[in-house]
Amino acid sequence: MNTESIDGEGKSTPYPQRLTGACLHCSLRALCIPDHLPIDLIEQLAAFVHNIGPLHKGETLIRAGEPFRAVYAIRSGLLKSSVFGESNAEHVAEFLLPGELIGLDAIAAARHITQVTVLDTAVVCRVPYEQLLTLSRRVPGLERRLLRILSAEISHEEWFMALEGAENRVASFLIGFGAKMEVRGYSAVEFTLKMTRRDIASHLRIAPETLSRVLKVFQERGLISIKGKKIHLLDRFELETRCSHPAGG
Amino acid sequence: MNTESIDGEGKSTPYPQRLTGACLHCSLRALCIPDHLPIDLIEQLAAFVHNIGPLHKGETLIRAGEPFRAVYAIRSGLLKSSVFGESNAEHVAEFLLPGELIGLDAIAAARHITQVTVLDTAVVCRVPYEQLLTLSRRVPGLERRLLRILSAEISHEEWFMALEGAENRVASFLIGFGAKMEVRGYSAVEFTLKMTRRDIASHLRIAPETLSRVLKVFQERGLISIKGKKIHLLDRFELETRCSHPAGG
DNA sequence: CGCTATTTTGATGTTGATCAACTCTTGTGG
DNA sequence: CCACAAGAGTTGATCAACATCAAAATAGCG
Repeated sequence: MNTESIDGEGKSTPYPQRLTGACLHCSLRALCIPDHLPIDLIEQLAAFVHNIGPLHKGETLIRAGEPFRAVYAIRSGLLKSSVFGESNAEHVAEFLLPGELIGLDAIAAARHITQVTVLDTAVVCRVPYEQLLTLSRRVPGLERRLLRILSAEISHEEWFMALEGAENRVASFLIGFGAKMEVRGYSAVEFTLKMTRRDIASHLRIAPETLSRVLKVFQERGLISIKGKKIHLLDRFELETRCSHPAGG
Repeated sequence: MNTESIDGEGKSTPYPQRLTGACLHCSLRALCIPDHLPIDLIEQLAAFVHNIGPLHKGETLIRAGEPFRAVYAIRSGLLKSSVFGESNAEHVAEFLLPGELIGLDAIAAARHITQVTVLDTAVVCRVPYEQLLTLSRRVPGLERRLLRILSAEISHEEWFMALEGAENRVASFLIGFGAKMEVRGYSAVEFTLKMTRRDIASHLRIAPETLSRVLKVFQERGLISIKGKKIHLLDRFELETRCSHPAGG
């Protein structure tokens, strides 16, 4: 496994000229930064966006403590961001899916608190922060967009924190993950959790054994069915009752 | 106790003309939005900032679910923001001190998820969000400032979540609160926790009884001394060891 | 000064963590 | 393609931390 982080390194690939419209034609446009920008501004944005990858499982995109230089937009794959607490225990802060932005939490400290690791082969777009900020001065919508993303993250966090009990946490995770998949055009009730149980448990702040048991209980109650990493939500309503909120992750 | 929220209501007092320089001369300027803005822009900002208060203990500044119209900067006093989980249980998300900004977490959903309540007589500045955003278009530093505030909140949250165990949580809270007091010109080791134990416990996600016991243990070990709501940190270093981070709360 | 809310203290209960063993999956090289 | 190894996931037994319940002590307030 790679011990070097990739942030700002030579592994990046600038878009070749013919791909200037990369952002324009990106299937994730609606989820990503530019949203409903006029075409000329999208092209300005694309001009300094660099493609990185494919990155492979186990590689580190951002190392904790590194100076903050750029944010990353995920094009494909799966990553996790984690914090290392006392005794260097890893805690998974969130799972990162295509269309999501990585690194905005590092703005304040000017360096990354979280470490970002690849869980499943991924391609990301590197967006230098200074240039993004410069562009955002001319594009009001972009600025709002960034605020919105950060704001959403906070309110989700606040909300999730209020959940007590292992079962509620797990239910919330399943519903939230399903919702994220749905936004990306997949089924909200049938999906594959490519990350390990250990990582999920860490994210939910429960022991892996507890997660395993809760999933089993859910299955016995007919709420879900499990085939290894493949999950099928059978009683979405009942699961939602346990966390009374539309989305999360 | 008042059952009406104050957001957008008639209780506000626009600055009289002679106080146009209110933001300019505000003792919290360094902590608040304008920071190092040129004087003319500070005055533009002050032009649409309204003074609200004094608000008294138990009053609700923002009610959960309300549409998002403005952010508030705290001038004096103490407030809490809380989320209501299942079975309507209150969970204190954070305590709000002078110089802090309230409501940015509502940008994404366009309405408030958290409820903001006054814990100790407070005066706040109401800043309409649309106008703030308009002004920020002309002031790059302002935009950065907002991003920075949100970013800091996220990274603090991520960090705090990684702490396990009631003692670590309490230690972190004490150190973090002290740090906040210090920034505001007070002692970092001797302060009054005006909020109830119940609210602190809720914020730390432990039972009030557990908080009480942990505080007692800390006192017995000579880490702190307690006189009702007055806390004195005697061994700051040892407390910091338990959470290995500079600030929080 | 007495009432009420808050805090503390003690006893008991539960949830979920931990430890340990076992099974299943995945990936590798012969 | 199979054998093997290493990691991942499950299962069961035990334990500790913390919540909950109940009640006394204290502080705050009219």
